[in-house]
Amino acid sequence: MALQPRNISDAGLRRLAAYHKVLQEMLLAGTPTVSATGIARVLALEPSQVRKDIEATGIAGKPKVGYPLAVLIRWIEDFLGWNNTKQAVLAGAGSLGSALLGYQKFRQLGMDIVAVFDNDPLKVGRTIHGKQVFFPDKLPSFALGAHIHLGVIATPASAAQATADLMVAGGIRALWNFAPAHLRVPDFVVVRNEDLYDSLASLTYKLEKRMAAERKAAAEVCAPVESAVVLLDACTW
Amino acid sequence: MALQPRNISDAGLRRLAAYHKVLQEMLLAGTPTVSATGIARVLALEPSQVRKDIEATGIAGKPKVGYPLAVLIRWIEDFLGWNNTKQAVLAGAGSLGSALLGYQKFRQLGMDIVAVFDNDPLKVGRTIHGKQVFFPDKLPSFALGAHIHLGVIATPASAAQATADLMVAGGIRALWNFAPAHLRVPDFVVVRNEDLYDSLASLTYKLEKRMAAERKAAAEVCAPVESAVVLLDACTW
DNA sequence: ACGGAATCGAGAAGACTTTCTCGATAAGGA
DNA sequence: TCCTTATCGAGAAAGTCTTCTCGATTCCGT
Repeated sequence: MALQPRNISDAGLRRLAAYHKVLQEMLLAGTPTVSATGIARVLALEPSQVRKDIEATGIAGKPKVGYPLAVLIRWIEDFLGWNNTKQAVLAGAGSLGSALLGYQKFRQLGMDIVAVFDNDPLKVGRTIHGKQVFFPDKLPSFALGAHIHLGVIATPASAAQATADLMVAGGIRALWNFAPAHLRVPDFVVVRNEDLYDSLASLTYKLEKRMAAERKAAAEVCAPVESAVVLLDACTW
Repeated sequence: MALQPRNISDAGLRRLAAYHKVLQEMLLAGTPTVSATGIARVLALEPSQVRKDIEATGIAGKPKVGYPLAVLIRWIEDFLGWNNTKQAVLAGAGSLGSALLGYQKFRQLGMDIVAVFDNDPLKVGRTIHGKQVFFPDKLPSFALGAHIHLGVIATPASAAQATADLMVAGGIRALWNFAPAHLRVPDFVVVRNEDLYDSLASLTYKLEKRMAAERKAAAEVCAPVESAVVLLDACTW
């Protein structure tokens, strides 16, 4: 035992979730134990990093053997709060909101969306994936009454701040924000932004850089035309 | 001028995208220039961090004034590759894939999804948001023929690796992966994972920690019952 | 024209993350 | 039983990212 709980970074938390996925596959395969080295190999990470992340959960492994698989899975779930399911409200019943409602696996991962709010009168009163849609002005009292502390925002950017305000007023303490907007909330509210436009930025940047590097490499091969005809077939464009 | 281009972190790239959003709002408001301080205030960041990020793009500002707004916007777009639109293919025409197809703004942000692939015979041949759906086996030749280098994976996890393989075979160099699976791809392929389960991990962890801290704080106030009746109204639960 | 205030640019310092290294420990085979 | 091998745990080192600091620059009001 021992292992004082350490601080863990955001990246570390995401890696733990990835480990959890890998471990469940291994469980199905019937492996009884797993080593940090084994997990690292699957995910192409450093074994010492996996060990550090697992250390953060407080579980202890055995030299030469590793960690007992079932126990480690359970430990990670407890650590991430997945065994203590939290009810959640969803704002925005558009295509993204509907898609999120369809993710039944969320419930196993600690989140259960119990109600949906949208200000489109055509949607209010209807049922999406088994959840009823309400007007947003009902949100605060509903959340307060049901002691809900988790809110998912899948509205257009223009409605995101107002929605966040409603949620905070309803006692929500954690926001999962899919709208491309920066939310201003009190310090005691946790926000996780899932802005696709921001994510796209790093991808387009890296792709552009990669392609530029490739073009440059190709040019370096083809530029000295005087040098060789044998290289021509490397430049088929 | 001057300003040698520096390395920028992934987080920095995401912040640049956030700045871009803020700047466009300011442009609509008619502001001619903007300072790093001003951006930082809106997004609750450190001014020096904003300055460092902007430095990375290579644009130079003027003391006491800041940066010319229109130029800075354009500079960020160029830096992120948003003015050089890249065609993309999408795999998976489920609810998430359809939602992604509906994001018309992607085109302004450097990505244009031109074709959809799904192995559901009921979907193949149909049109979603104006894009035709094809069988996945057509993907490699299509991508090669159209010189497409960007692929979006919105399939179930079980199909993600096979889809990635098809895309790599089709010359794709950057993958935006929404499936909860770890993809094994060659080194020259850039992958950006958008795994919602991983994201949820950090949120549930933080929420749980926050709520535990609140319970503890409440307990500390209420526990020494012998001490005071005046504190009772602080414990209204 | 001058002084004060705001801002930039860039290096230094600090904080945080990841990787390295090594002693200790447990399993399995000779 | 002993030796080899794989692994853990944890501190040290290296690396990366963020924040601090300060001189230089520019604007604006007097």
